[in-house]
Amino acid sequence: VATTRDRLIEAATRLLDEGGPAAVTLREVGRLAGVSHNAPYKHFADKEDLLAAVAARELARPRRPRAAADPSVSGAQILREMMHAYVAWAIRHPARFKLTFGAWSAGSDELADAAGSARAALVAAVRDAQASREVAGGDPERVAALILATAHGAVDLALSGHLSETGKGHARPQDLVDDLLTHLRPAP
Amino acid sequence: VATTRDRLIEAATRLLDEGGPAAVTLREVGRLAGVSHNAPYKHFADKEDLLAAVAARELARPRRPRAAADPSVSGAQILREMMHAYVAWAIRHPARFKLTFGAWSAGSDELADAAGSARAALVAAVRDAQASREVAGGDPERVAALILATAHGAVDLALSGHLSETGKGHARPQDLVDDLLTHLRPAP
DNA sequence: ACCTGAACACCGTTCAAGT
DNA sequence: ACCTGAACACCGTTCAAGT
Repeated sequence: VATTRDRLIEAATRLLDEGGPAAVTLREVGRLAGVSHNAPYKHFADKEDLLAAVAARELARPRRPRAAADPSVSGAQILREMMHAYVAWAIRHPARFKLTFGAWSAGSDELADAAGSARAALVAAVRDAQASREVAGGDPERVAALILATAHGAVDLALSGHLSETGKGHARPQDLVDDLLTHLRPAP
Repeated sequence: VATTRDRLIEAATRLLDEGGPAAVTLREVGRLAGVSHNAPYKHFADKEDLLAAVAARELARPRRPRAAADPSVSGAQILREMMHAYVAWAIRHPARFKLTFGAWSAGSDELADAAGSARAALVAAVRDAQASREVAGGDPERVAALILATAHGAVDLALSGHLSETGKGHARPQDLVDDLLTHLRPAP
């Protein structure tokens, strides 16, 4: 049984996917959830608070790399799968991606917590890949930030059409992530 | 003598800087430019077209690395200065940065041209740095895309607070750019 | 060619009132 | 505690009209 609050978040997410942030009107959110156009104010402070809940739910969504439990898969491969999953999610749901990494005037705790645990999982994967000498040394948090920045930037440039779509410079975001991981291999 | 069109763009840029995209209302733009609230429609198709003009002017703004004309400065240093200038611009004008790389439903030619020449300058710098063996080989357009993606992503994560602000993982976007350039150095 | 004032539809938000 | 309907202020856009 979905609570009204959940239905409001689902409706907002659907409108966001279909028409971007501008299409998320409280009137339409209410209509999709089967309530009046200002019932949302009983569950969220305002529209921004509703969108923050949508973003938090996206960040908290478990992104489990399929190979994580398989001991025959190397740390670097798990790291690579994590970043490819991140890229695939962003390309598949560009509006959610833009929303999640938009500017939040009031940083909700829910959102900060979700972001923190996602970052911790990435740092752990980097540490594993360094332990098996597949990724060069250095502060794992710093290396994780570099990898995340590259994946994030590649997706954002691709979504806004600032990555060359054709010619020999053509590269998908996944390709750029792989390029970086190659350059991160330690010197033999 | 500034034309009305220029004054409208300037007013929109100022409002964008002060209060984000939501603060750019055609009524306030007109008031700042000294015209009525719908005079902009004689110069731009609609609000999105006005914002596209703002974005195009930002992209076309010359970003001249100070050292570009100095023959004693290496190609890699020019490349590094270009990316640091990009990061500094984005941090200084976050709203313009977000707007410029937002989703453009109708890709204006003006915007596409400006983006193209900016990319060409970056590729040329990469080529120079490769020629002096300061950056590893490979398709220069692809390497340029990797560098741009990292700088762009680092800035976007920093602006949205998704880069750890404290602790040993702390890194400014400029630091991540430098980290990448270090990893890009060719094996001796 | 460029601009103005009135008007329309739409949206976020508030408020008084209902169960 | 949760919801509704009316109302308000604001905004993008259009239109008829002015110079």
